[in-house]
Amino acid sequence: MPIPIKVAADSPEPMYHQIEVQLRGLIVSGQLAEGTLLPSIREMATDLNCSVITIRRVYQDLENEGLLRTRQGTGTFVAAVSVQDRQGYRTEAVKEAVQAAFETAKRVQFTREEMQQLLDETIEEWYPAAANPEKEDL
Amino acid sequence: MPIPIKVAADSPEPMYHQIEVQLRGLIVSGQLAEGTLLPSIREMATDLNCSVITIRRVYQDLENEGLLRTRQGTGTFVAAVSVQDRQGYRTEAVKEAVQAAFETAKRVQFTREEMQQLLDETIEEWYPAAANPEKEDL
Amino acid sequence: MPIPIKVAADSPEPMYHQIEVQLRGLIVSGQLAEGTLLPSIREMATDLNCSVITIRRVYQDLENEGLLRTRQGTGTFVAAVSVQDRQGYRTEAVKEAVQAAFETAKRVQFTREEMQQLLDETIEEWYPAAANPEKEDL
Amino acid sequence: MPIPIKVAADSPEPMYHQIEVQLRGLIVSGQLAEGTLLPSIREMATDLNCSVITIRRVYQDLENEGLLRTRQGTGTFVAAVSVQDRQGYRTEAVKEAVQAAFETAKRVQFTREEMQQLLDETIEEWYPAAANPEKEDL
DNA sequence: GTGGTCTAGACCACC
DNA sequence: GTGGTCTAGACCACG
Repeated sequence: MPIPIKVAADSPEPMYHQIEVQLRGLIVSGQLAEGTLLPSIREMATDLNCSVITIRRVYQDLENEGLLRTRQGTGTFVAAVSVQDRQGYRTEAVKEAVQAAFETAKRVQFTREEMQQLLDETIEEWYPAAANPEKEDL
Repeated sequence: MPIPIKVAADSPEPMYHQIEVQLRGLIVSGQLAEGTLLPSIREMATDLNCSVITIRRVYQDLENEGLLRTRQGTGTFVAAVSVQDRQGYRTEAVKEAVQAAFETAKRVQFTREEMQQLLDETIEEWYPAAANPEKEDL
Repeated sequence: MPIPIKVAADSPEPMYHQIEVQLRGLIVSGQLAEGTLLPSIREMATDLNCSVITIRRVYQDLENEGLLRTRQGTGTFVAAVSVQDRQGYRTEAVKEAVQAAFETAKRVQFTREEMQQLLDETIEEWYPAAANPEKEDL
Repeated sequence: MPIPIKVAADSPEPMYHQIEVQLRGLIVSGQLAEGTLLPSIREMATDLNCSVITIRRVYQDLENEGLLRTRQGTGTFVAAVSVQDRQGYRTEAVKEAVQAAFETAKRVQFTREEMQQLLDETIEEWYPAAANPEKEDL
């Protein structure tokens, strides 16, 4: 599995955006190392079952962000990103999503207890059971 | 301040959606009680500085969801919603946002510890530590 | 003449780039004031005799630069740009071109005198005769 | 240092073009005298860390312009160029670049004064003030 | 082979 | 009406 990216063609979220988010994640988390040659736009388009235009847009957007570097006739590479920037990207994305969740919670007047419980449950679900699954709320 | 809703005209999020989310929150959290008469479409449009078409769409969408009821010539009211539905709405929205946050975290390979710490910080920020956790519902 | 932009279809320079450069110039020089509504992408495409895709790209690139602001269903506007940024854009573009000219001159070993004379001639050509066209070289 | 040419692999400008411009400059300015034997394609490619195809193209383009001559099995030489042509090449390139700079200046509505000052500064920077302007030709 | 540009046309979302 | 996305396919430039 060359590039582990999945797109939901029926999602309201634009394909190009789904791909960008995932590719960005692979890069800033270091799963795609600096200098890695990405699949050609045509290859990627075939893999993900979409138009080359869509992939081109993805690559170009990420190049504009400084995460990719592309050379005509050669291919598209993962750019050199400072460790600092890399960390920035990583945490920024997660923080944003977490803030959004709390906004929603406040909007429907979730109490601290309700939110705490929901988060505890969810973290257990996504990062299953440490050896000693101690509750550390309050 | 009749209806506490704010729209950001320069946000990429469509106006109608910003308004819907907030209005839905006011209803399912009980801040707008059943039977409450909402401002007329024109009034609302003026208040929020947007087109009547936009408000019309909001009212209609929420009516389709069963949260509003329109009486010809009289106005638009908050519909009767079962306590059960109310709770469903509330938690569903928050759960969705929380799931999204965890997806993002996984994508950039946040560890359980990183996520736990971020959540702890954020809950402290949004629900400032009360020495003895009091319910602030309703 | 709504928007004074010209494209040379036979130039090796991509159309989208020709348009971007000119539109950017109109904005940063203040000829298109902040808040101005630009022609719709379809209108512009017809005017300039190119595809809507090409115009869309132009508008989007300039939006990414912060020079335009677009709202779906409404149109594309000249964004608020700080006077500072505006000046930055203006001089940067010219400086770049001037530097390029001097690089070329150095490359073919133009002497200072040759260059000085060429510049004097050219400035006279582009900014014709002040009342007392005094030579101020040396 | 056999041939003083530098290529920026990460520049948007195609390698072949970077090389052509510099090589052309070396020839028309007389830094590479008529009859000089250029490095072989393979050697040049190794030196500049690029493909032989790229160098092949460069040599061929310049041969088409009449600046180089290739002798089967012998190598590539700097061709005989009339003094007149030489001068033509030299000034043409610089004039073009200068025109481009003025176009940019006009586009952002630089005043004559702004342009004059920028040029004065830049010439001072590239041709640092000699008390008595000496020719540094050849 | 690679990426870069452009077309014509379609469908959707928004106002 | 507006902009936003996507397609299928073409042609060019680069290595």
